[in-house]
This record gives sequence, C-alpha cells and structure tokens, in this order.
Amino acid sequence: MGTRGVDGEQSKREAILDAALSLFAERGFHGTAVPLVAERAKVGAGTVYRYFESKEALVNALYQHWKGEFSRALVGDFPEGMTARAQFAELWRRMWAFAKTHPEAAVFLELHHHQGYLDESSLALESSIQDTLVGLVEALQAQRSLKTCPASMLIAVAWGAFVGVVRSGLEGRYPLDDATRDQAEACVWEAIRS
Amino acid sequence: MGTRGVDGEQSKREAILDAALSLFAERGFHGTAVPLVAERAKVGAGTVYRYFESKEALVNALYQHWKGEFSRALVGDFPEGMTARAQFAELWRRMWAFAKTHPEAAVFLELHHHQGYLDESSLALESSIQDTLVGLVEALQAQRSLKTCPASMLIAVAWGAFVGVVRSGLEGRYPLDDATRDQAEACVWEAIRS
DNA sequence: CTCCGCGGAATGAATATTCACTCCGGCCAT
DNA sequence: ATGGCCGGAGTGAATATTCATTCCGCGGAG
Repeated sequence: MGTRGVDGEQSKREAILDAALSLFAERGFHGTAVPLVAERAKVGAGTVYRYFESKEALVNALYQHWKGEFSRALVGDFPEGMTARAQFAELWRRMWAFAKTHPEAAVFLELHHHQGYLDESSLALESSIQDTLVGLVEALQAQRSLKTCPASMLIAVAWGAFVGVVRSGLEGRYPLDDATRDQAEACVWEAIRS
Repeated sequence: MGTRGVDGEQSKREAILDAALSLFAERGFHGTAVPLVAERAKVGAGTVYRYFESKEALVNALYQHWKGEFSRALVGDFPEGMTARAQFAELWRRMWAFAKTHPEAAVFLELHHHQGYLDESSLALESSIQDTLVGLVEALQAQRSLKTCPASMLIAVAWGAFVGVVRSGLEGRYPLDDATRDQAEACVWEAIRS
C-alpha cells in the first residue's frame, strides 16, 4: 500500500470527509450529490466508495467523527473542584471555541435535521453525550447551584440558546467575538442558576 | 367554473400544501419527492404543477404561509400597557401555543435549514419579523426591563432556548405540557431580564 | 326537462435530467 | 515487470417536470 504524492496514507479519506463536511453543512445531506463531494475532495467519484460503503455510511462517519471531536472538546479533561459558576463558564468557553474553530462542523452537527439517515451507533453516541451532560447537571443540582427543573430541560435551554446565538452571529447580526460570547454566557447562566 | 365534489374551490391547493408541510417537516425539502407529495395530497403528480410553478415555488409558498401564520399568532393584536414581565409571558405562551397547535409547521420552520431555496420574498418576510421583534425588545430595553445586550442577541438567546426546549420535548425527553412551558419560561425570563 | 358538446381542470404515463453506485483500463510504487 | 489503487465514464434507478388525454359540470338547443 504505497503513499502517493506528498499526502499521508489516509489523506484521501480525510479529503473526502472534509469536502463532505463543507457541502453537507452548506446544502444538507440530500441536497449534496456524491460526485460533487468527490470533485471538491479532488478524487474520482469511485474513490469515495473505496473509503465508504455508501453515502449514508459517509454521513454517519462524518457525524460520529465530529460529534466525537465536539464531545472531547467539551468534556474531555475537565478540571475538577470548580464552582458551578466556573464549570458553566468553562463549558461555555469550550463550546464557543469549538464553534469558532470548526464553524462548518457546528453547522453540520446542529443546524441540520439528521433523522432518517443516522445509524444506530451515531444515535448511541448522541445518547451517551446527553447522558454525560445530564450527569454533570444533576451533580450541580444536588449542590443546589442550578434550578431544579428536569436536567434535560436545563440542557435544552442552555444548548438551544447557544445554538441560537451562534446561528444569529453566523447570519451576520453581530460579530462572534469574545465580548458577545461573554454577554451571552452571562445571560444563559442566569437562566439556569438556582 | 364548477366546484367539483364536496371540496371548496381551493381545496387541492390546500391539500398539496398540507401534504408538503408534513413531508417536508419529516424528511426535509430535498428528501421529499414531488410525486410523494401528490400521493399524500391525493392528487395527480401533474396537479401540483397547476398550483405551483416548481418544487421550489411550493416550498416558498409553504414557508411564507406558515411564517405569516406564526408572525400573526405571535405579535398580532398584542395587548398594550403590560409590564415587561407580562409581555414576555404573553409572547412565550403564544409561541408555545403555536408549537403545540401546529407541531409540523414548527418543525418545518425551525428545525430545518432553508438556506439555498428560499427566495427573496421569503427572506424579506423573515427580516420583517426580526425587525418587529427588535423593535419590541428595544422598547423594553429603553425602560430598563431587559439586559442591555444587542437586541438581536437577546432574541437569539430566547428564541434558541425556546426551539431547544421544544425540540427536546418532541424527542420525548419530557412532556410538552403547561408545567414544562412555565418552567422554561421562568428560566428564559431570567436570561433576558435586566 | 333532456341531452349534447364545450371548456378547462385534473391526470398520470412519458420524458429528460440527475443521482448513487459500479467497473474496468491505466498508472504508479515497488 | 506487475499488482493493486484510482479515476471517471457508464448504468440503472429515481426525480422533477411535462403534455396528450380524460373527465366532469354547465349552458344552450331542441
């Protein structure tokens, strides 16, 4: 198995994933033709099928890759012994940093309805992230730092607000800078604090 | 020009819009074949094109219809002289009622990325609703009832949280009942109040 | 009152296009 | 040389759109 050109071994697979990310983010799964993905990735249409069994397998690989990245960026190596306030600030900063660094991934993951083509293991990944967050929130509720609503409702409020703020920013209504980030964070903390 | 059968004059047009709403909500625009819309509407495939120039014209008519309905439900005939707190409560109740009454419309309007096929007048409608809300928010900010963030950011926070709460509810994490509605409303008010 | 034939809405099979996916000849690293 | 990765034209299915035909209610002639 030779490495062709200057690229690393898996460069085509990654080129395909990159191309698919930007096209799926922009036009959605059904709105994107496989040959277009191949063209943007600068590979032949057939090559896509060397790396992915089908278009559906491709979108699931993409989804799992970026959900995993996001999950790691969010809760990986999370510092211990902080106040609830500081924990939320840290989570918010991480979410924001992820959206700034990977805006296409953020759009792909959060601004599209994936129901209908996600497979079991994509859904399981989604669930496991949700469970992690519920655990985090319930711990903070136990110490009376957060409102005593259902944990998944607090998550929905905070996460929904985050997505809303980022979406409006991407639509150009305000800059997605640190000032906006901190203002929004302050608002959302008020929403969930006890 | 006779009315055929028991239906009113525009019943086919409405049947097509209804069918398209439920299919687009469920599967998205690109994921829905026109003949499927026709089948669900119980009309011939060609009939769709008697009422709409193209699939794109259909989705724009649908979008404008329901954005208009939503806008009217939200700010139409809005009572005057209420406190900021009461105004927000009223808006929230109206949003909630709309989502409960027309869940498919809510999913279609808010849970799908429409960029790419919306025409100028759909986008203009969207803008005008945003402007109305900005006016409302700025009035409340002028009386120091809301935080002094950019109005569009407060809207994004509240609206995003609303969408998040409804989405999680539709996914079955909690019931979309009045208790949930009021808990979420209380959270989001804290996010935006001064 | 009855019946015929007209107008146009409705139809759905046909068409032209697009798409997901396949396959085989060539080409590069070895 | 040569063996396996690639490319991209090819393939059959699906999709948006069209159009020749059907169908129906009405209005006028008898």
